[in-house]
Amino acid sequence: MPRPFSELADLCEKLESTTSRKEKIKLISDFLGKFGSEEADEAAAAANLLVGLSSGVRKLGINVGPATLYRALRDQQSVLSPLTPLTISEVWETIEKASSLTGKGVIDTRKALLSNLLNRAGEKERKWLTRILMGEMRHGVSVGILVESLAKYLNMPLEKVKAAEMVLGRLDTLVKNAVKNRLQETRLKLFIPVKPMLAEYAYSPDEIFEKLKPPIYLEPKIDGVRLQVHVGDGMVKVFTRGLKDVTESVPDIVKRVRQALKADSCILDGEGYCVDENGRPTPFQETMRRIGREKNVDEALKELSLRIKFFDIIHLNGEDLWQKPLEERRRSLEEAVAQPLINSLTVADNRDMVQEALETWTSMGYEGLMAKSPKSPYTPGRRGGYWLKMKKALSLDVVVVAAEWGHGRRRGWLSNYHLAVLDDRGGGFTPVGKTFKGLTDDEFRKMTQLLLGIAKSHEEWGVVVEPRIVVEIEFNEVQRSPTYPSGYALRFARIKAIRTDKQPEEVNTLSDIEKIYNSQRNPLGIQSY
DNA sequence: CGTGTCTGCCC
DNA sequence: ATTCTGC
DNA sequence: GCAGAATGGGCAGACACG
Repeated sequence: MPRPFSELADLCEKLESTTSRKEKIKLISDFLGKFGSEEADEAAAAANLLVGLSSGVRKLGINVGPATLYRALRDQQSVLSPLTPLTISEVWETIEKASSLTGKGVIDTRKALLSNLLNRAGEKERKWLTRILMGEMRHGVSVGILVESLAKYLNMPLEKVKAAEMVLGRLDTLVKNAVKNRLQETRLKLFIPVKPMLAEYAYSPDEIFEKLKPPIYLEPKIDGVRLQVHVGDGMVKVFTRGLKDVTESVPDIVKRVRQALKADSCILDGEGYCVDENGRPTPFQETMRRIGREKNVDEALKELSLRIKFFDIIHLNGEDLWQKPLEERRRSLEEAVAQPLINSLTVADNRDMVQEALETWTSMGYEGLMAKSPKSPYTPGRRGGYWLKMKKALSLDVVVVAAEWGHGRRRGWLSNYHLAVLDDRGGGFTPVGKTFKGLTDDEFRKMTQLLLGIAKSHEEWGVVVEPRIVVEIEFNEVQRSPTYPSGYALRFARIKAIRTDKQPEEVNTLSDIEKIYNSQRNPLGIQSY
């Protein structure tokens, strides 16, 4: 018997109203207990809906974004009492259906499908349906809590369930298997991608040595796209960090992997990037033009060639390696592929070596470095603190020329700032990006007052202000911009300081930006094969 | 057929 | 992606 | 230490619209 969607909505209400982690886990495990083993599919659907669509359950998008959803909501009739109650399966299947449609008129059809769901939902159901579609659940349940709930429900050690989740990568499959009571499978499967291991931030060599014990592995960090390559049965497949299969977009990588391969089967982890005609790595934007391309790949291939450097291996010739220490995996990596496709590695036992490596590598055009513990396992989808990333950062003084009203917890504050530099050619100030990062809540409040005091005009979205407030910005790269008239935009801009001591005339200029852009073309270059 | 909007997915 | 906040 | 919230630039592709 299909379960009513209202049961899920009730669960969400309860989850939202408690902040206790334990309580949430109990609520979810009790909820799972209602499903018989023949209802495993519906339990899996419930899990997908429960953690929300943007939380990484469903890597394929649903092709419904805010615009479509707002239109569907606008079409709402007044609240009618639903004739036939929505079921969990039905909601999930409708979402699947709406997402899989293609062709002329789909946008209207999708909207109609959603309107229908929303119309038949009671008030509570509608609230949660909307949140599901918006991808904003705000009930404090993510994969971690669901995994703990499953452990409680199954009465199994948490570690076992965690291992299963890491390897399966998909929450719905995990729940389905759990409800069918067969959760012993923790072996990797070729051509089923697992979530890549993630890194935490480090801001100094000191911090690296606080968190990791020497010897520490250091690797140069390429500014490209994370790629997981599966090899077996003469087949090669390539997946992105979000587990999207991009094999068809990257025939050049497939070819190079085949050439360098020394093993029958393996799963490799690395970074893909483009090189120009001279073999020099291109800016990240160029790499994206290849990774994102599905049409006319052959044409793009002539212009931009993709390369890959591997830094890890989690499966080799039938054996899973992810629980083995990194030092061992590095040896396996050398057994699996030829040297030119392996990212370089140095071992550091003091802080100076870290600083030196950072400087050398960034001057060569790398994004920064990765510091890793040689003893650490590969923890799919986890940060875990075994890997640290350290990037070079640049900084500039810019002036705030406009600000947008915030939403949610930032309602009532001007929290997103338009940043401009002096246009030393055209005159005045020209925007090079926006930021909402770096200020504390208190500073947002103060900034809001300051900006309202110098407002030139009030718009629906915020205010345009006199260019008076100077902020110091940290960022990682100057990008070419097709949207800003200046032609440039700052990547990952965040506010480091409010410079009350500086005048707007003292901020950096467009020429400064251009200089940085030109200097980013790496002088020494990365060795690419 | 060209342009604009929306979405997903990279970072 | 990056940052801050709250549990 | 984890989860969540708020929101950045930019690319390709699919449709809508004129």
